[in-house]
Amino acid sequence: MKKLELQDRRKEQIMSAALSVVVAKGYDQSRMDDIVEKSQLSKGAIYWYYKSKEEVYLSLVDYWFLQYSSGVVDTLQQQESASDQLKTLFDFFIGQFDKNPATFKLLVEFWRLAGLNPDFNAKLQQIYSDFLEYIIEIIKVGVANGEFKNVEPRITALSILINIEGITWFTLFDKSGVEAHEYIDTISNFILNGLKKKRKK
Amino acid sequence: MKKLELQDRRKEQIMSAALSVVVAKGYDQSRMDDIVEKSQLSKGAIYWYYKSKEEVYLSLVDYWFLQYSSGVVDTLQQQESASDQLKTLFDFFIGQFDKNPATFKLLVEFWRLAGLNPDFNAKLQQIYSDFLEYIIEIIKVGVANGEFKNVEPRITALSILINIEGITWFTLFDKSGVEAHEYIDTISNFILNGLKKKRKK
DNA sequence: TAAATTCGACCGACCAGTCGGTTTAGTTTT
DNA sequence: AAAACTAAACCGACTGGTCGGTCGAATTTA
Repeated sequence: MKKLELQDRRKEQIMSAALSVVVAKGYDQSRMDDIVEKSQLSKGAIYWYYKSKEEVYLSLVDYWFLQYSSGVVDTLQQQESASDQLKTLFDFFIGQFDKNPATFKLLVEFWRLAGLNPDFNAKLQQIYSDFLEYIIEIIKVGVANGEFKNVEPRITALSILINIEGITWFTLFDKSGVEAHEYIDTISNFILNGLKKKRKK
Repeated sequence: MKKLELQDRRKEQIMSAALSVVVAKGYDQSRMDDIVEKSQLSKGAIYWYYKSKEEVYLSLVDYWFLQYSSGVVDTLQQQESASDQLKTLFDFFIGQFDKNPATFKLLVEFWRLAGLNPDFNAKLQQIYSDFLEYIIEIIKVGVANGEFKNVEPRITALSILINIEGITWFTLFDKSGVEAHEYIDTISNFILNGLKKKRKK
């Protein structure tokens, strides 16, 4: 349908504009007129598709998440062992960070919004719950097939999640003298070595 | 001096008001009039001590950091080994989190501000650089005295720092099904075990 | 088939309210 | 007599959202 294509294209225009605006100025300091300018649409058009500023940015969470993590599942399924899947998980997000650090910068804004606004909180909580369950499953498999020690899957999965999110750090703290991939290499080794059963010599 | 005492008390009033306001509403949505109300002072008084909203919140970073981390150094110096110091470091911040989660919630706001505003960025970068160097020293000692493997101190220290900051997570995502101290126990074990040289059996 | 009508998509001037910050005029504390 | 305030009116730049109106393609009517 031509009609749907147009609507999708418009929404894409608006989302992509909103994303660049919010990365540059943050939610509160981002103006609807900024989106008007960036999107090459009129204010009326924005309000034709979204009923408020909040709705624009709530939708942006979905849009962002799609950009941020679409493809993980496919990528991971190519891996054999659970530890390879976890390793690939870390690599995937480092790749995302290299490709587009702005995506991680948005994370901070969303975290904060989640701490302030129940609608954002609910949305992010849902996204992260799903993601967490997914990691939990990987770990459970690893434990079941004897690859991993008998760890508590939920806590371990959350540790992994938090360390992936920690990549955000590198969008802010550029004087640390450490590269994001060095950090991920180090911490993923700590975690993976802690998880894996030792081969007997 | 009585005079200085009064001024300090006033600033304390203002800082403590600003802190509670910004935790509840975030920087942009916090109003100077909110601080007026919470501090039980007049608007004139606020502007007597601080020349702008930004200056209030820039000072709040120092105030917050003092509350957040004063006492670490003393606490750590009671520990003998480097690994005990690191363990104590994790425990210290979990303690801070239990005592006052709001302090961690502020972190998110400051991170974000640092990503948007150069003044905040410089201030936080300084604080974290100092803190990072401090952890690096601990690790260097551990490596030098044979307690730790020959790891890269800076990267390892940053990993520790990021995981401490990860506690913030628990102020936002209460549905993870994991407690902050369980997370810290797990991740600090991963890191410490990864760091320590294995005793030969 | 030409005219009339409908309708989704869109425009942008405008308005009502907001909020840092200032000012003024006076009061209390040191 | 400074310094350290209070109370409250006020300024003006700014902003989310609205609303009357436009436009072009499709559909209906004459």
